[in-house]
Amino acid sequence: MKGRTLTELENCVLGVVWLRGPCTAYVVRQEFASSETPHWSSSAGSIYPVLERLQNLGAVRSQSGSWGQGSRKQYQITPSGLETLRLWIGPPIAEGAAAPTFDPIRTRMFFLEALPPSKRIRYVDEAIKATRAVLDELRSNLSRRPADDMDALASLGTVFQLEGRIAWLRRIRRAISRRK
Amino acid sequence: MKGRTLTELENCVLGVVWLRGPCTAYVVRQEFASSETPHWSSSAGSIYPVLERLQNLGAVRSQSGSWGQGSRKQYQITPSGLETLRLWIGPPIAEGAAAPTFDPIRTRMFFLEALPPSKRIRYVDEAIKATRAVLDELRSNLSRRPADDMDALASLGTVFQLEGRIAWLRRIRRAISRRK
DNA sequence: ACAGCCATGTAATCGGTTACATGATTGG
DNA sequence: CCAATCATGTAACCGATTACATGGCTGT
Repeated sequence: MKGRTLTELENCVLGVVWLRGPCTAYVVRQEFASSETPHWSSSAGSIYPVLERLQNLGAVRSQSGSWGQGSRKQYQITPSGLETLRLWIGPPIAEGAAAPTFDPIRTRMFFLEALPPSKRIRYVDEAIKATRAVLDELRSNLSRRPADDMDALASLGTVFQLEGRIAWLRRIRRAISRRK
Repeated sequence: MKGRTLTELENCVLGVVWLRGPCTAYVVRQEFASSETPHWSSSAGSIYPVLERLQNLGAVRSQSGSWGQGSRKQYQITPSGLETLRLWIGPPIAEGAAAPTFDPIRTRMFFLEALPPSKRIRYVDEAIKATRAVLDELRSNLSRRPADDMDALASLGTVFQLEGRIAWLRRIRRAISRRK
């Protein structure tokens, strides 16, 4: 497959086609909609154009299956698309992929002292509580799935991420309550 | 301050002006450039327009100090800007802020089995290695700073995040080497 | 038959970045 | 004085999202 390097989103869509294909664009959308992170939109405007581009680049191809009156494109990955996917995954690990990633709570934490002192601990406590709520839900979702397939193992990353955040928040809590 | 809600970037810039102000746009850029995450660009095109918008919205104001022949705008946060900043931080925690966040390595992990079996463990090992490299550097940077100011405490979040990632990767390593 | 959902697509917009342009300052 | 760097800005672009448009299918 010749052409430019794909974006993260494009590669991710390509991966979903590899995982679920042959499948329709709608199935890809559902996959994004059921993602644990809100990072990418699962809206039509996000997914359909990406699949079109992937097809133009030769990374996927489609055949129209009939569906009642209308018809639906079933996408599947091509050999060169698989090659592209493999190069994207690595090894080697992509430049910058190992760096710490954005976390809105961490971003806010830099400015915690902009809050009146009385609200600072409350903020940290609420952050812990909110994170734990998400974490509990993640865990209960995961427990209702086979534990050792790749999908579950990958999803587990979110659990570890949030556990890390909670440990960090607790440490902050200690530090600022001691300080005062 | 009336008007639309600010974006994450805008609020973050506002926070930096609160933290470092009165300061120039260039100082804000440096602050972004020294960030642990590559999430936002520190380029001129990213920062200058944001400050201009913040000023139009009344969240910051500027006065031109002289600098040699030319002049530089010194930005500082306004009372209503501080109000805006506080509302952004919370409490309450913003909707969705507690959710798991995007991680490029986790994204790739969903498609690990697209790699030939021989490369799977190698991929995980390299991910661990790359993450540990970043982690070591973060820790050494942090150790050269006062340990208990808010900036250091917030930065510590990146360390916990990467520790979480490594624990998760080790678990994956175990699972897939057992499976084979 | 009609309401509501499933499914596919497109156009306008938006937030942010890249690349470019400009001038002033500092160091050798 | 010249090169390198500091500092401020702008214009074009780009990836992705929102909002809209369309039509088929399904259940009552």
